[in-house]
Amino acid sequence: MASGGSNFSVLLQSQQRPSTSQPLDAFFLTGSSPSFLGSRSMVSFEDVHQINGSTRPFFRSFDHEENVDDELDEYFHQPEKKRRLSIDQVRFLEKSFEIENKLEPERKNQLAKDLGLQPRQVAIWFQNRRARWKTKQLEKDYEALQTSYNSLKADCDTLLKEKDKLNAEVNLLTEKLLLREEKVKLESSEKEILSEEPQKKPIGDSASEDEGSKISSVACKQEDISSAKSDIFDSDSPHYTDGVHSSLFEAEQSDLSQDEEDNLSKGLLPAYVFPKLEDADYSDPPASFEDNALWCWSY
DNA sequence: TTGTGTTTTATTGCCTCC
DNA sequence: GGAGGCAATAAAACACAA
Repeated sequence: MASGGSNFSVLLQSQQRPSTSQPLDAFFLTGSSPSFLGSRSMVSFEDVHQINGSTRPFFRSFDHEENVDDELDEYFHQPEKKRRLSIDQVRFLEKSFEIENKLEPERKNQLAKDLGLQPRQVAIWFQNRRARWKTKQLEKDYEALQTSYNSLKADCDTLLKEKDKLNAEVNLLTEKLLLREEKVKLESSEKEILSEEPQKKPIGDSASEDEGSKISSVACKQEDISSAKSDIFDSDSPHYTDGVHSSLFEAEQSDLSQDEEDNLSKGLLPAYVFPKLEDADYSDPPASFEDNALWCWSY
């Protein structure tokens, strides 16, 4: 620094201490001398006569002291123009702003005095500084919002894809259910036609009728078992592997008697294991599967 | 050197608060 | 009504590429 022994340089160093509990008091104790008189500040026009060899313009002159005389000339001759504050004046104001971005009249006057500026200049500087700070803050907020938005959008996209996938699966399952329903209806109507045949016969002894009924029942059982088995173990049917129907099946299995379990192991499933499709509500299974048992037991 | 974009300083007009 | 803050804007200073 050109004037190493100046109050300012000492005070600036003291300001660089990490402690923030000692704000700019040190600065404000510099006395009444305008040690911050900016070389090109407007206010200096009033005080320019104080500038001599020892108190010459303080800051800008650091970089080009050889121009001091020229600058002094400028002070006398150039019209009053907008001038930038020196680097150190700005640094000082920045420090002050960090501590408190609002300016009470007392503080404003003190700052003006210490920096060799007009109080109005200090006020304007704070005004503009607040505006810049606000702009920066808005940019930060915008970036934060954008980050948040991007994250949410990514989540939303993932969920939408998952939803589409599940919808496709639901459609596939619905289609299969409808097909199966159609198949069961077709089979039932065929059986109705077949069952009308024996009823046309003259009423015989009950024993032979029972025998025929049993045979029909067994035939029905075996036929349904084979068709049901083929449905249940159809590897193309994803719904039998998704845990819903399989757990349904398992739950039913656990209620089987020993004989039924034996039949199951032999491939002879009781028909009531398979509920009537038109009555089946897979979202809320009936309490008793007997309620939904296939009517074929009645044959 | 010059044209152009950015930053900084300052003004103006409006608003709010005491 | 005056003081002070803010937004919008002007204008000077500055940076920088061509």
